[in-house]
Amino acid sequence: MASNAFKFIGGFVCGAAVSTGSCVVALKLFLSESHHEEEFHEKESPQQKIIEKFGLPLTGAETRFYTNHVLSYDQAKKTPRWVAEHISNVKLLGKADRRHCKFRPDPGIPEMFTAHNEDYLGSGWSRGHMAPAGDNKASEQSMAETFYLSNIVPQNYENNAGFWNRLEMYCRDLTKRFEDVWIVSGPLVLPQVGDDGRKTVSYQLIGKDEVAVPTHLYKVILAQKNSSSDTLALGAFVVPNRPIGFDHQLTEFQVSLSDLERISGLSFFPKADRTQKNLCELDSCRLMDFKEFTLYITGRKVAGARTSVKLEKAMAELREAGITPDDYLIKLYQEKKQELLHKEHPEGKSGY
DNA sequence: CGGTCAACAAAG
DNA sequence: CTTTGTTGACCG
Repeated sequence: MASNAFKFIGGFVCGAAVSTGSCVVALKLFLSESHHEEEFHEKESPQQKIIEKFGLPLTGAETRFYTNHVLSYDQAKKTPRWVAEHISNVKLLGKADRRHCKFRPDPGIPEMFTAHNEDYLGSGWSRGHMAPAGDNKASEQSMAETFYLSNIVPQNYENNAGFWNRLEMYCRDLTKRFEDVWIVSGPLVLPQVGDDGRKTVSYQLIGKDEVAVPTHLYKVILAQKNSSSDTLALGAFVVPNRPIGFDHQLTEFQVSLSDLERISGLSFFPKADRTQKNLCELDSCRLMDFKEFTLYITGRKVAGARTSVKLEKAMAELREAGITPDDYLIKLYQEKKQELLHKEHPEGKSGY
């Protein structure tokens, strides 16, 4: 029967209906590795075979492959457990545009286990990407897939647009100094210690689907200088799911990889040798400060301005913040100004 | 008329 | 870059 065929394939799932190519590659990899996690077991005697007569529980935690990210889903929490991605200098180039993307349930997740936009809207929590849209400028397809709710967790808005955003920017900046960067991100629900010293895990559920709100988010960054040198830099971070201001450094949230593995129950980069350098010693781990961040945001607003009114508003905001535009922004502004001038006052305007 | 959705404005 | 919320068109 078909169920036997599926049982054989077992361990993983093709993410979207598209990009079956990557799934084929994944299938070969899977079949070549007989030692898949959770597959090993004692030699089963005919007596014990009866145990699985009606099948064993399914978790839905299989590894799911998408165009440019990979994840394991938590069917109870309606969020990913982890999301893995690889970025490089060339991968970050491209014109894929968020405005063509929509948050939506992952078509690959069974209806009864998926989150919906209604769970998030008006909940007080924003939809936070784990694999960021900004890491997928190279492909409309891969960017669209990061908007599947299987890649999203309920995240404090200010954290999402602020500190976490700057952390993601730092990761992209790393590709200037490291040829390859691998990133694993995900949610955590960490225990609180009561007055009596007892630990309790407590977390909010939002919407009809009861999506779990994480207390923290983690990110593990593995960076390789170049393919000829095998020195790896690794950094692991646990960030509270609340506003984090510019008065905090990224290094305040750095943890040892083994500590993160202990609290998350996950083993990261199991095939990498365990003698990595500390990312924050080999590199800076310095996020953009307020001025740098505001300049960058203004640059994005200037580049995306549809009208000269919006363009001037973006520059006025910057002035109000007491920041003087740098050369790059001035150039960007001038070019956009000319572009909009031609668009709003076409010289070939025909009279009647 | 109520529901959905793309486009736009606003905000960190 | 990261989002939410409003509006107005469209449709059964």
